[in-house]
Amino acid sequence: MPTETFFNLTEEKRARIIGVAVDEFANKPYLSVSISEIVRRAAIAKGSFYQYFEGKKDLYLHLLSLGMAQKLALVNQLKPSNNSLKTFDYLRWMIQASVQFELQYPRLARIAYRAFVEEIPFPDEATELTNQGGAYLFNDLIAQGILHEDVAPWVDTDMAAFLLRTVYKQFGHYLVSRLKLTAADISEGTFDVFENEDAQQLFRNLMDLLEAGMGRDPEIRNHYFSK
Amino acid sequence: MPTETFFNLTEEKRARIIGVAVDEFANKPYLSVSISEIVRRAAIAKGSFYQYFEGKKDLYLHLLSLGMAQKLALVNQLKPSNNSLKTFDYLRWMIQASVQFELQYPRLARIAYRAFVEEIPFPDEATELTNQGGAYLFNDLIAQGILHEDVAPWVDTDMAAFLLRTVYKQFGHYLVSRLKLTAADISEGTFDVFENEDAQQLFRNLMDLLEAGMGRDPEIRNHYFSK
Amino acid sequence: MPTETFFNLTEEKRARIIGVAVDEFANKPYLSVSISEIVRRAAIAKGSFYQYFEGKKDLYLHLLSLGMAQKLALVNQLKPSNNSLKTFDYLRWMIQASVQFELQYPRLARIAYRAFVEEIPFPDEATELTNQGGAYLFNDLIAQGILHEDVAPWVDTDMAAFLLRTVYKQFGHYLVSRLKLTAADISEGTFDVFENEDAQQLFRNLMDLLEAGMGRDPEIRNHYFSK
Amino acid sequence: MPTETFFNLTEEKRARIIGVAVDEFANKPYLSVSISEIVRRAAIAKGSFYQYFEGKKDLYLHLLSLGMAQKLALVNQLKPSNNSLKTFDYLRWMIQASVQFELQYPRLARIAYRAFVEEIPFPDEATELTNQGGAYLFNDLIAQGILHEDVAPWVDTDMAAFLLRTVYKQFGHYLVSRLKLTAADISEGTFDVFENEDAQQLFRNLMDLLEAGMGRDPEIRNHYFSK
DNA sequence: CATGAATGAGGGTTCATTCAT
DNA sequence: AATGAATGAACCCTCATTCAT
Repeated sequence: MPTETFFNLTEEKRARIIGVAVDEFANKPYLSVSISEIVRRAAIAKGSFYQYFEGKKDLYLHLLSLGMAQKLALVNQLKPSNNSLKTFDYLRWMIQASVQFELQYPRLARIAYRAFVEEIPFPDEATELTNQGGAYLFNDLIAQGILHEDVAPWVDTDMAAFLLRTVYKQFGHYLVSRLKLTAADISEGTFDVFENEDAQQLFRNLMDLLEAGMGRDPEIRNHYFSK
Repeated sequence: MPTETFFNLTEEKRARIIGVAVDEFANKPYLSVSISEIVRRAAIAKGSFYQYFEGKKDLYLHLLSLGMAQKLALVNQLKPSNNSLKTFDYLRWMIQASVQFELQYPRLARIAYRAFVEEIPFPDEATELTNQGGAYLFNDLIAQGILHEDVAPWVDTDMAAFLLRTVYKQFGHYLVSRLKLTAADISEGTFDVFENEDAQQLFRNLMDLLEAGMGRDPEIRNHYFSK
Repeated sequence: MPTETFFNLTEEKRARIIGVAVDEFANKPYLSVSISEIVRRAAIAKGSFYQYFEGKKDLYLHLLSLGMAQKLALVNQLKPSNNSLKTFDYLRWMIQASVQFELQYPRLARIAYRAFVEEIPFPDEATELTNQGGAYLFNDLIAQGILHEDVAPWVDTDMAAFLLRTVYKQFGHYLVSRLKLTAADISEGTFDVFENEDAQQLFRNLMDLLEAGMGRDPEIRNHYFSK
Repeated sequence: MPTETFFNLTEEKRARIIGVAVDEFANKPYLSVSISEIVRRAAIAKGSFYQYFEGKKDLYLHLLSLGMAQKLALVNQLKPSNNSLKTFDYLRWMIQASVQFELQYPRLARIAYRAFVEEIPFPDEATELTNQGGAYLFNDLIAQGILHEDVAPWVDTDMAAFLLRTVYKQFGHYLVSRLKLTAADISEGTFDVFENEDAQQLFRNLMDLLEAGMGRDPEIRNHYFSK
């Protein structure tokens, strides 16, 4: 946790430091990130840094939790008014929201992604934080889905949750390369997965696949096999 | 490539060095692995190490290729006699073999996995080696599956390949935690995914899900919906 | 270029470091000079050194430019008020000033000399600096001398420049051994080539030789042959 | 001194080792030359090397003395039958012979040159050897020249000897760059300073300059000033 | 609260030389 | 006599962290 001193800083200075740190941790492996470089770019004294944070790890975990908070904020903002979505609609929305986060805050997302694939000297503490990103929900979601008769009962809940969790964490990456999105596309913040037709088609295809695979009465069968 | 000197060493010494190195690279990011630590644990002189390998990178790439060779050997050994498997049978076999490798050589598998997700100072050379792991096959497999009318034509080939690739890379991890396999279970090398009933059930469930999701005429429908 | 940090050091500390470094580079080839030895003798931490300089090369080039600056300062201080010297008077003055520099700052001179003859990992950067030493002027000087009818027209400009350059670079060395100057004589800084009678006689003899060899109407002929 | 063992080797092997060593020491500073590289290129065992030579320094000094011997041999071979040359004719011949050596055995010459400019951890031992190259003769030559009334009596013997020594050591280098001789020109061994017209003209110009500078009754004056 | 110089353990790598076979 | 594996001190350099001002 950053020190009290840090939170007493002016908004501008705090933002400058965090901005630089985010940039560094998003673009280099944890071990390659240099505190010296951060303080240089942020134009603060070396000593000051250690008055704001306990050290490198403290800063890093702070960024991670900032990212999670940002994600939560975005998710809540995007949450459809109708709370009672069907399982697969909810799932689709979750994945889309997650991808939207990745496109809207690519650097924070990259930091979280890095934490996920554990190139870090303290994987456990990092995982604890990133799981707040929502990935832990999938078990419940599927269990509920079975109860509500949306999900086929023969599906192994935990295994399906693993599958969804994995897709959830990696689909953003895939989308970027699949749609050949450039850094420019993303950084402008103009790309909106909910609007872009190519993205929507991919989501539809993904969800059809998942629903056909796990759903009790998948729409896709009606669409396709009835013909 | 290790030097001739290295290959002239006694079997015992070579194994000791490789063993220590595998252990280090399996448990730490590339940048964290210390040559000093390796030579200390392997009880050889610093200078000797550099008579065996060109440097850290050389050692690392050697371990990677060892892993790939080991995987290939295992895969060839496990390959079913019947060469003309159906798409989903082949897929199931591939995933099982890959998981078997992960359980039988968990440290080599971890090194390969790291190479895939980690940021390494020489990504191209690492990727070249890990591509021999087979993950690039999925696009072809699905395309063929559609032609052979095993896979439903509405499936987006590339997206489905992404899904399979992801599962392929991570399922081993999941299996270990799901079946609560201990280091002992694994290191003894006694665990065989093709024999273990719990593992087989999970594979069945996974494949049912995938086949129901992507297949043209999924068996699962007969099993389940006909009832 | 040394870092800002270095220039913020106390005069004493900076002088101590530079002093040690000058001593090392004056007495050993570039490759033999050890940063470890320098920091040990200067009683600073290894890490501190790298806060002051980018590395060994940076330190070395700094010393080189210090030497050139020192030489320029001395030369300007010694420059005769009468700007329009004849060719051979100018030449004599140049050589004397250069030798004076060598006697007054023998270690800096040695570093520059080494840069000239030694094989250094970055020859271009070193040459760029040492060229400020003035050795490149000889071609012009002789060409001008021919135009002004001081130098005989049959003299090959480039060859003569080579000769002068060589003498210019080595005469200081020779003077020291010829006059049996001790380290004490030199380090006290009391020796002045412009004052010392033995030195003046040698310079006269050298210049007579050169002027008789290259001059159009050499004085020496009048002095000597007329008798 | 190389060991007896070394001299018991077959001609071929000895030549191979020396050839490689010459190549290495000619092209790299002493400190950069690696024994490992030499034994690799010469295809001998590391241990063998230390049975032939006491170490790096021993090998190096051996090469230096080989070079001096070679130079002496060439000089004796080139020596004109008429032993009673005039001073400046003898001088010219010496310099030409020295340059010819440099062109005929460029690698040996480079090794000697390096020793001269002292990039070496033991300059004294090296200088002792290189002085056998003939440079010590100049004092006598000029003293004799004065006695024979070839050299002007006002010339400072020692200073003039310094001048000639310096030219003698460096003129080869200069000639190569002046005539833009390529490595090919030299290595073919076809270039002969006694035959090449450009070279002869430069020698003539140099000698005219020296003779006009030091001579008692220089030819050049007759050539030129009489006009 | 801010500063930035100081620290020193540790990083990967090179090398001439030794010594057991 | 020949071999080549073993050695370990020394190389340059990086870094997160501390601490006096």
